[in-house]
Amino acid sequence: MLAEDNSIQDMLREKNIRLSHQRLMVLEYMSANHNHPTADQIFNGLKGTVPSLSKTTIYNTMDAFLEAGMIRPVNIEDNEVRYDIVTGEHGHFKCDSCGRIYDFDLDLDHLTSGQLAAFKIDSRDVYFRGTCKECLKSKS
Amino acid sequence: MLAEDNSIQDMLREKNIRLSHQRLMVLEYMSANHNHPTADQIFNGLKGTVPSLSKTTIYNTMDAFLEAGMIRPVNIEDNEVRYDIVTGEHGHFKCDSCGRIYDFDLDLDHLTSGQLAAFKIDSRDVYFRGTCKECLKSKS
DNA sequence: GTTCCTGCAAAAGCTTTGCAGAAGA
DNA sequence: TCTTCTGCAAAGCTTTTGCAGGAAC
Repeated sequence: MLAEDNSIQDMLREKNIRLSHQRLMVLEYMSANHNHPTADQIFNGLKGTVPSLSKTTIYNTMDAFLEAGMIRPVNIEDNEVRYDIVTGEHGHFKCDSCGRIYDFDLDLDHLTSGQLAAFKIDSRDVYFRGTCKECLKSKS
Repeated sequence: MLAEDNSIQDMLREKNIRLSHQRLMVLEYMSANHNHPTADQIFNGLKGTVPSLSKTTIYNTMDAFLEAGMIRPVNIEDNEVRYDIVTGEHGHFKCDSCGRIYDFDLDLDHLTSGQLAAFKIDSRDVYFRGTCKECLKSKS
């Protein structure tokens, strides 16, 4: 395992995650593709360059990254989980027409009415669905 | 199929959903249990009173209610869908310690920064996770 | 040398599909 | 009567588990 992107390696070292070729490739894929991929999409995107890759490894890797707080699950679909590299807080909009998922900024601090004041909040997810600008345009 | 709650029947008639014993029972269950049940929980909650009930019917029924806009899916879990009778807009908080799901009020209109101005928004879901008041109390 | 990861095969769990018989309108 | 729903069995999909060999440290 040699000659790979140092910044990617450092991300894993910081989190005390053992550096394997597979993990480096998955993290590189996630960094290059901010399109909220499913486990299947990551698998198919990488099996060309990592022929021996298995889906079990994708799931193991996602678990490791989730636990380290490097990625977030995106449960905007009923049937499969997507993953998002952790950046700033943002919401997700899914277009039911083209399937694309858009990020949008949000300000969640003004959101709640104080009912959760005594609760410990660890994660906040906002999912909108509808039809995106592009699809609305092409329909008219 | 006789002698059942008229208000429940009327809900279905309004939406042009054919009145079957199973559908009435499911809707009655949803009305009585605002605890975001899974298909499995509805099934287990009703099989005592409707012994012939099958899970396929639960799924069929949920599809019919979803299409009629009577219920909303709650995707706060990675692995299974929950359902919520449609009332006012509210967010969902899931306690990772006890598993309970709480509703909380929200004001989503001040949420977005205008990035979605040209988008058609059909549904908005807000999911928080963490530890609830009760669990925090019992830990300390 | 130890520990942890990978990947195969199999299993698990939720949901969907096909279809014959039954029930609603 | 005609249409639609129910429920059984089987299949479909994503995800998890067990485990032997292999790679990281």
